[in-house]
Amino acid sequence: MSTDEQYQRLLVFRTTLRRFDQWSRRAAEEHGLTHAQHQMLLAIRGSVTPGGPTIGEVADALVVRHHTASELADRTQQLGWVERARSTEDGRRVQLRLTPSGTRVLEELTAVHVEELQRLSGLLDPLVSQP
Amino acid sequence: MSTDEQYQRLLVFRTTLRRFDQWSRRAAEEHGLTHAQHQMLLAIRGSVTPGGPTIGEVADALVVRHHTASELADRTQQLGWVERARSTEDGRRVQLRLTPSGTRVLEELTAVHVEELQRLSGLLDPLVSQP
DNA sequence: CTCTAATGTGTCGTGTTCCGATACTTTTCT
DNA sequence: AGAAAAGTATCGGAACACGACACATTAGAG
Repeated sequence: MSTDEQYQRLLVFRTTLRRFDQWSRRAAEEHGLTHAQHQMLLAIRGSVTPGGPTIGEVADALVVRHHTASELADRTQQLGWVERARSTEDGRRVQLRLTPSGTRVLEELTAVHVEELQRLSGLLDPLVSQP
Repeated sequence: MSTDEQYQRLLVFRTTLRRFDQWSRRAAEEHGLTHAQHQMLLAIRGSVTPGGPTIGEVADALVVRHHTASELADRTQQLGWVERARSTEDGRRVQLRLTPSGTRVLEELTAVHVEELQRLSGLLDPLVSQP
């Protein structure tokens, strides 16, 4: 493959991911959340830790520093999507849980995302499988 | 598949993409560019437009508004990676080209990215192919 | 047991990036 | 020729992530 094609492939791959991301941002905002808030809800819902993930665990999943996750939790909590609970076993830890409305809005967002991801899969498949 | 698993899958998918993105940002910064600047170089190099892509074309590839691309071009140009050239055929258009040093740094970044993307491919493949 | 180090979370100020609104230049169309 | 459209640029503002720092709690060395 020529070098030009290599660059073109890379660009298409990135642009495809960006379009998905942009679509996802819009979907979140149409439901009244920012992208980061949506991702925090998903990080909580997708965690397997009993009682909910800690701030640090969410930070890992979001690939941000812990204090960024803490700030994000502030804003998301203020909107009523999540709640904090200090761990009873380890007083340093703070566990996050979805509120009923948080659970509901994430359900709605997830429904449309599963659909869109099927479409993305079709686009990404030839890009990631080939060199 | 249980709903819990669905959420877990979604989370893993996103986190995988975020980790790649974060890795890529670091790589760019180690070469003295921001993530956005790196992506602009790639958008220019990966374009098939003779004489280089216009501001608008780059904006499309980066999935940002055109004035964002214009601002980004300012900063990237100031660092000497790209150059502007007013189109001779249409005086409204501004075409972007890589400078020699821009070409070189993108080459270096691309080399490590091709490697990393092979690794990502292995992670993404089971995620995008399965429901 | 106590005191220090390590761990987990939170606060503050800063920088980057993106956007909307707006303006300017050039081209197109009638 | 003149109005509308297209392409680019400027300016002010908002979200978010970070580093540096501070605080509380737990773990471990002695």
